[in-house]
Amino acid sequence: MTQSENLWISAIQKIYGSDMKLALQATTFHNMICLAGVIVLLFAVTADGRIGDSSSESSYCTETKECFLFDLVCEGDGYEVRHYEAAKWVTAEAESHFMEIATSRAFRKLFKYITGENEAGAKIDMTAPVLIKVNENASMWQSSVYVLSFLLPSNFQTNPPEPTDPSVYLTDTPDMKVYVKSYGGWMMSIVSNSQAQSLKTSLDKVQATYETNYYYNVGYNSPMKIMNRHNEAWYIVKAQEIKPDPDGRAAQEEGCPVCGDRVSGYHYGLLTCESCKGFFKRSVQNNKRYTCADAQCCPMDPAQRKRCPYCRFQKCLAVGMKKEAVRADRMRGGRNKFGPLYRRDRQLKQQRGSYHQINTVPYRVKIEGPQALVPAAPHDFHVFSPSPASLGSDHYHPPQTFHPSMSQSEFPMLLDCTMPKDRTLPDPSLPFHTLCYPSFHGYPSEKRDLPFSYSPASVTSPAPVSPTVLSTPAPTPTATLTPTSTPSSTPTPAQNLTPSLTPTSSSCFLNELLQAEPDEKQLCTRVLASLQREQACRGKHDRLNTFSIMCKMADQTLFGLVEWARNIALFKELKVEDQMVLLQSCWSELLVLDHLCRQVAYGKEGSICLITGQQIEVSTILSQAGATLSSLVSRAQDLVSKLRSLQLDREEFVCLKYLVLFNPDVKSIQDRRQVEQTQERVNRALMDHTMQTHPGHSDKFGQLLLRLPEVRSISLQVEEYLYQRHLLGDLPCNSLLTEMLHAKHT
DNA sequence: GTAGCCTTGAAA
DNA sequence: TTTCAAGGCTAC
Repeated sequence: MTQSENLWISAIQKIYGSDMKLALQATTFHNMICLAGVIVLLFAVTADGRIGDSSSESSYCTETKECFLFDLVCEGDGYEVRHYEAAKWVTAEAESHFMEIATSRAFRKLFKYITGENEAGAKIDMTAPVLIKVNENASMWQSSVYVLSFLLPSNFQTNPPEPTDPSVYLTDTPDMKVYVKSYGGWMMSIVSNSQAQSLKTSLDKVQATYETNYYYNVGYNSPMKIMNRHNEAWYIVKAQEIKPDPDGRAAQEEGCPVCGDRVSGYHYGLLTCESCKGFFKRSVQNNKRYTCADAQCCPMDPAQRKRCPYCRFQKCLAVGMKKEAVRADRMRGGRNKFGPLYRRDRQLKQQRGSYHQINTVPYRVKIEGPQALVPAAPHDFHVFSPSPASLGSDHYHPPQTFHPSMSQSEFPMLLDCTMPKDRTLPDPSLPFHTLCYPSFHGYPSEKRDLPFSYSPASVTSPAPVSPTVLSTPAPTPTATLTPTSTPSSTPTPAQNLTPSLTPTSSSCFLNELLQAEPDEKQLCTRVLASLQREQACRGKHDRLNTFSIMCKMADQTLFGLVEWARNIALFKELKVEDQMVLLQSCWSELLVLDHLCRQVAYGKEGSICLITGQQIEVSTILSQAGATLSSLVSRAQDLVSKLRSLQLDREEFVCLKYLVLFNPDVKSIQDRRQVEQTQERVNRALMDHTMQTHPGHSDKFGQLLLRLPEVRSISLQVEEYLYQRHLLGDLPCNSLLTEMLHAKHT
């Protein structure tokens, strides 16, 4: 280290004291310089935001007249530090499971604002970047609020017109420093999330302090731009620990999430009142089974909570009370495994409490000297045009890409998502008998679409519309599934083979598994509604093409499968990381299995039954499809025949689904043992069940298991095919399907 | 069955 | 030693 470097270190230590010394020793000199830059900038006098000529400062902000300009403080290993001056933005937020969907909704609102839907009727130029604030805990498995912000151009920074839409509001960012990681390509949630994680890792390495409960996805390009796209992940530099709510009282004043009564502490996973704690405990300990006399949506408040225990218990589960926190051995005292969870939750609530406090004071605080190492403002957006939607301290902002010249109708539904117009089908009168099955589409080289018309009439009238699999009695004469079997009292070979599980306990276990089965009618309704919504958005002359319809169906089915998995008690017990890894590994197998079982239950000979109940002739598909699609359909139909001859029933189908989901061979599973145990339990239950229902067919269990590798093989082919279509831009990018494909290919 | 208060005991 | 989230007790 040179003498000048030592001087730098010495200067920084003088400012930060001995604690900093330790931190500095752990970093490289380069990072120290970076830290020093941040510190120096903390003392800078705040000024109005610099928004200016886009070509002047960065090579990637080229699509808008003006950009948010910054000073590069320094560059670290895997990140850079920038200084941005305070600026004003217009903001809207939306909630969804998908960042793409939420930002698309918010984007439309903001677009209206800049195209004249404001009190001055002013047309406002688009600028860059667009920010999307993302809750650090947001994941595709949970709905989350995303907050989208457009930077106001320089001529509207001083007096921006008030929005006329109450859900759109003006915000400002303080003078701030940010840690930035740049990346190219399309801003998909999985990609942006992994980039943010990578930035976080780099920052943690150098012990940087930054806001930990949210980050920003930052976009610079319109969806029209194909090459040299530029995106960023931002974490906001934190200058000082925010003083926590001294006794956490604010958090407890929020009220019980079940009934709104006064919270008495953490009970079974979250802050609840004393009465809901007791109610939950009694319900679980006594294994209560309630029913609702009404429509299962009874009001839940302190006065009415006693009226419907069913709805109360459902609410308890819905808000996250954990059955597993009720002790089976009834041991008193001590702590449980949720201690860390409670601590984290407390920290989050305290932070939110302090944000709220800070957000109520004027944001621009002049810093007088080194001891006043107070952030010039909270590192968050301030609402200066009050909006009820924005007042919560837990709202998160995110960005989206856009283009100033784009009309609203041209806006993609989602980030960077385009659908080739030549693939739409103009003739709505064509019958749907030529439709091909969604998951098993033609090869990239056979890109032509098969004619299909979608309209409410066409999906409500044909075929059995009580579509899906085995949860309801088979609606057609072709259904081959046997009714739910009752355990036989006759001793079977299985009993000799299963010292750990009696047939009774197996059937109890199977019943539990069956109870978690999704409501297929709901799924069908959801698929239809989704298709209708999509078509309504497009209008008469822009009909959904076949492939889009099929993707939509597959996507909604997949969504239902993910929901199913997430509601399984044994699955919920796994770590979230394991849950994600398992689902990412088996989603296509679950889709294929779902399809196969629908065919066994409802498919007519020589036809394929869709989730909407429509029957499509296999011969029609084969005559119009290319090699890959034909091969996939044929393979699937062969497997359907095998399953039919095995007389697959509902219990066996559920077991197969579990065996596919709880796969201990998936790499990077943390709690492999738990997955193995579940798999063993299901195997045992399946064996017992087949022995009891088919005592004369001793090999049924083995035959069923042998079908799983075939399911696997077909699913891999499906994935490969879908990915090829995705690369060609054929797959809608706002789908869980696409997310899953990406997860496997990144 | 409900719900407010009490007792317990492992973790912090 | 203190904390606090479990289960227990009991009047209603």
